[in-house]
Amino acid sequence: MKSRQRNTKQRKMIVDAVQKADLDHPSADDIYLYVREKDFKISRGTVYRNLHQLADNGKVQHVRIPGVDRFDCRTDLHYHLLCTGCKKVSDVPIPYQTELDQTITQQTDYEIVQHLTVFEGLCPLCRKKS
Amino acid sequence: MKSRQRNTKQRKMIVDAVQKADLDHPSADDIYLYVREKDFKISRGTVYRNLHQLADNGKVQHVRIPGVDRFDCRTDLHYHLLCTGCKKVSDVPIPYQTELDQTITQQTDYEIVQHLTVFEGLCPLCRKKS
DNA sequence: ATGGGTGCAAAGTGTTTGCAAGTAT
DNA sequence: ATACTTGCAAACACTTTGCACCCAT
Repeated sequence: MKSRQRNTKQRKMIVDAVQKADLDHPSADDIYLYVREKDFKISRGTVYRNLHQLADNGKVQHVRIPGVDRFDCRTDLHYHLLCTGCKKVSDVPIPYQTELDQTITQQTDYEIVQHLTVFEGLCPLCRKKS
Repeated sequence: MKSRQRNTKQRKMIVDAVQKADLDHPSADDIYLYVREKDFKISRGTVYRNLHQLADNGKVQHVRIPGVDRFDCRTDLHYHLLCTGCKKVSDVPIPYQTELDQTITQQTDYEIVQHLTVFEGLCPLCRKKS
């Protein structure tokens, strides 16, 4: 009954795109547009389906950011920084606080799995413009 | 040139709805459905427009949660808890860490305005079911 | 060969918006 | 009277999905 995932060229291109340094925290559509330069036949459906499958398998991280969701080749939990001007997303240089999840699990009747934190502000470029 | 906002009955009903205890962290659509019981002519556009205006004026808080956005009558910054099963949103009983914003402002070249944190896990009811 | 994967297009969600008519001030 | 608001419907942005064909194994 074992079903295996296949190695399609589309999937490979999508993984590559997420890992591309210049596509920093790309959205699904960023990835679609990027991959489409190599394969003009690829469809958005394929990109979305693969991104979710890759996220389920821990190959990429699905980063939920207000506005549009992003995808990250870093798969460890970490915090993000969103520029409210240009919508650029960056990583935050402080470690994930695992103990917070324990604290909240103890203080509530929930079983916390994780938390997500997004810092919002203006990046240097956008600050200069405003 | 001063333009004032008017007190329409629609706006009043929408504020009331956000403050209703039984509508806990309602989405725009929850509010629309609730208000529509009193005024079957009200439109979704009116609800969205008013919610944004009220949020801009600090009368309600716009809470961005993965999935659908919610609205909160508590206007102070605080963290939220999302049940990944039933999607219920609750407040988290730990204070907002203002100092984190300062820390990140110092450690990055951004000017941080705020951060949002959402804890995810299963509520007692959903845990029982699974 | 066979079952996972693809492209396509349609449909689904949640939200925004242009406009003419309505209404609070 | 003025200009903010409304209801309506169309438009939007993003994402999901049904289906017939395709292709990695």
